[in-house]
Amino acid sequence: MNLKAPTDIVIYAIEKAIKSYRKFAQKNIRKVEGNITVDQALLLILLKNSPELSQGEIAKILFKDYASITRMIELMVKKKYLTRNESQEDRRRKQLILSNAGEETLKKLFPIIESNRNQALRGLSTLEIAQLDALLKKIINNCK
Amino acid sequence: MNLKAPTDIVIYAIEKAIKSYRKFAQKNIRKVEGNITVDQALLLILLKNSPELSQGEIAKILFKDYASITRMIELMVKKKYLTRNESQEDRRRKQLILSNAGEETLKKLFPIIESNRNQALRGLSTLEIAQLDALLKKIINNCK
DNA sequence: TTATTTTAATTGATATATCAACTATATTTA
DNA sequence: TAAATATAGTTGATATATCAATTAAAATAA
Repeated sequence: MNLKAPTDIVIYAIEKAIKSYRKFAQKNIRKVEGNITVDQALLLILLKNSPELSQGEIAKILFKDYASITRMIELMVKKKYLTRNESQEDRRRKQLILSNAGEETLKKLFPIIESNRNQALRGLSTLEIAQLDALLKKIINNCK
Repeated sequence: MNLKAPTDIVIYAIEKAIKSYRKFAQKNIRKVEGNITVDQALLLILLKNSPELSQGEIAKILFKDYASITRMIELMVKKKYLTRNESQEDRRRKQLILSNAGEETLKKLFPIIESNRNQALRGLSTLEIAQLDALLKKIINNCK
């Protein structure tokens, strides 16, 4: 019966790092846009960069399942960040389009998100970031 | 408008690593104990190691808030892993006690959890794990 | 000792996570 | 082409996350 306490393993540090970052990011986002979550902001960025993404593709990228994405997008449509229409080519798909409000929000959020990322990585060299990335990718691979 | 896509930053890799690990761990846990989550298993381990933990302390360790812990523990009491009594010394506190079923479950889970952790870190040297931990702690500190 | 403030936990409301079942359309196969 | 299968998304049920408000007890201050 000598299993390490959860807090003693590096996996715990991984979890703590991402939760700390998300709290920090959410706090800063709230200062400029009261009612949007980190994931909703990420979704806006994704759509800006790749307007043709399907809900399923978004789900994979954000590590969520279809059901969560459906409801998240419903809310974002209700909050006027997006519109959702049937796709012409494939009527199973929905086309998501950033509204003007969505674009405006994104403009406000850009500097915040950039600053969040920079602050989170403050003091880490390019090499260290690359090492971190490589180690994490090993873990990701091990968990397949 | 040159914000990096969410997938291009190391923070994304952190998130992916922990989510991958959790899915992997959950899948393996389900093989021996159908109806328990990773967090519930962590809570059993915590209580085994430190029987006097309060709900608030557990919440901090597991990165959850009081409300989540209250409901999580309610469920675990209902599922007979735990009992919950008023504490004698401080009647605001609840004393959580592992039931026999909780202990048995823990015994079944020990080897799985250990193997999950080992597999996740397979191929990483002790030094690399220490480096990973140090880098993550920097990020955690930056996000305060 | 009474009043004030803290602390521990619960409850309510709303959003998200997860799993299963389901609908509608598209694609593949026989 | 008809039938079978796969894909995209929705819905329902239940658990968890988050925030705010609340209760009860304990600790502190007046």
